[in-house]
Amino acid sequence: MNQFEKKIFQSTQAAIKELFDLDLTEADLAVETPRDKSLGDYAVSVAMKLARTLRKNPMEIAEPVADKLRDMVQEAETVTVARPGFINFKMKQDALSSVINQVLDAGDKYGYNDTGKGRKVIVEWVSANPTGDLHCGHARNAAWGDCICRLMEASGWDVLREFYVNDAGNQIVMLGESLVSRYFEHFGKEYPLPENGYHADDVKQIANQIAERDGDKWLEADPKERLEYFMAEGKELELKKIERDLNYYGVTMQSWMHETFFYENNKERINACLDRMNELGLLYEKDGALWFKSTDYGDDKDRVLRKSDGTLSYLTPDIANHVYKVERGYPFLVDLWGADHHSYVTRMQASLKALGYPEGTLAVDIIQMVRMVEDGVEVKMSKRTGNAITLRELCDDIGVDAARWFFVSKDVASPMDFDMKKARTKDNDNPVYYAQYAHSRMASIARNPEIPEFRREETYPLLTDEKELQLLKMITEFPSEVGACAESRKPSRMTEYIVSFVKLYHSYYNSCKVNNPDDPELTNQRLGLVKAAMATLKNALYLVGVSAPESM
RNA sequence: GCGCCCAUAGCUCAGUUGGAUAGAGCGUUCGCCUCCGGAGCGAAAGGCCGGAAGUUCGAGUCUUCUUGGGCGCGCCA
Repeated sequence: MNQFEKKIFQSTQAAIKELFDLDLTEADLAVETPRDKSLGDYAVSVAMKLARTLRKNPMEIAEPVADKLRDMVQEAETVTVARPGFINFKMKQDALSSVINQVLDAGDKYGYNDTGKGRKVIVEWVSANPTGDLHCGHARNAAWGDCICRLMEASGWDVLREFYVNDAGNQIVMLGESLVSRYFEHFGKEYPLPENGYHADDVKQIANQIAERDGDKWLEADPKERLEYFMAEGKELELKKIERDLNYYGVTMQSWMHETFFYENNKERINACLDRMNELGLLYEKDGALWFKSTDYGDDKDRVLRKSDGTLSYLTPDIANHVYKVERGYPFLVDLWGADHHSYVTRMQASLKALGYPEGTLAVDIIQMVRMVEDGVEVKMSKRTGNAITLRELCDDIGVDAARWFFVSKDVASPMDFDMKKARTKDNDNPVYYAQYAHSRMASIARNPEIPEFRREETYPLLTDEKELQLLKMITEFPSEVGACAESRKPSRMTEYIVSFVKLYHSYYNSCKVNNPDDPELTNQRLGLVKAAMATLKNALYLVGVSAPESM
């Protein structure tokens, strides 16, 4: 809630208490915005909600409440009642324009809010296997998750960005084998490339890298030792590449949690979990394997934790991973997984529930699949490498800003066709440039030598144009919008805000000139508005991971 | 067969957690530079929200059924 919504909420709450002796919470009494702007800036619909309990016509309830509110909400110019029972508030100009100085004071921090209340959260995302380059599917996950982190951080959450490295499974063995094969190939020798190995070009490059660095000494080495070495080296080099590509994409991880970490010290963390589960009677043996009775916690079948060959299933160290997150002092966990792993959600949550962690400890957001499309036809392979299009290729092709914008602006709940041709065009088919262009125009005014330097004022009473009032209102709503985006973990809502904000600004730009040499006072106040709008837009673009150019 | 997700304008998508006449961009049609950046602005046409029933003052939003699509259903990771 912004300052006006808060005031309206509290006043209405008090008025209802006084008139009807009813205690209303935020849930009962949402402050809304009227669809038609001419009705007012804000609205409450309590009268309709109370109609049944009070056995009265909504209009009869609204009238006396509105009478009280007229005195209580001094920031409102008018408080009116409209059928079927809405109470509408139109704010005073000086109340709206006071936001300018608030923005100027907050600067880069404008939009920051305390809805997170300092709570701690670990967001785990991307978490690609370290066996190859990040591709376009990861790009959607990476952009979305990064924006969630930015939004939550701006909303007062204490966020830790974590990447879970799946380095304990068979795929790392395959990576090692594939590298050995390519290493031999480098020296003109034969070594079988495994059937399920990694045949892509990037694996070959890593093998060559090792060959050039270490020479041919591994050709004659002990096969077991050699494989160990190539597995470890391969993983490290793949991870470095992943980190480099993520950074290029504007994503920075703060923590890399390795699956193998949980195998260290005789699997002490894993065993601790298994012991706890055993004590709670959640486990049983069958067919030589150890099972978790996950069906007791909503799963559709029980899950194997230790296979009959004695090795652990993927789930087991991952339970330890999630428990460890909580033990490190993070009571709230967010994971972002691809749609192909959605069935895993239930068993992970069942595990935490069974171990006694409160419901809602782990939130899993599922990212639906991405199809790369060009001219309406799916592009499965990159022309260059013959493999899936990589994140890096995508960024080189269409630019980081455009890539991130496209991924973030669409809700991840639906599968997505990413049209590369559209993303590539730098015309108005592409909303990124529409938004960035607005920022450039603002910057251009801010540096216009014909306009005298901005002088901060106590009030800005000359900003009375309808579009100016709307801009002020949107700027006022920015912090609560950030909070709402963080709460719902939907960055796409922020791109929606940005688009409507810059649309309003472009429209304003076209109808009102800032520079009025014959009216220096109006010029200065409009300049203040532009500066506030510019700071707001810059911060909004930052939150979706897109740059705010001063010129383009 | 079972489970999760999705379906809104010709196309791509929003829809403030159940509110007022369902919005935007693209595309189409018509206008706007003697004026701070035309990568811009203004206007028009285009919908009954896949279908059916229900819940209530009120449903694109919630429930059930149904149709179509995506993704899963391993002692893989």
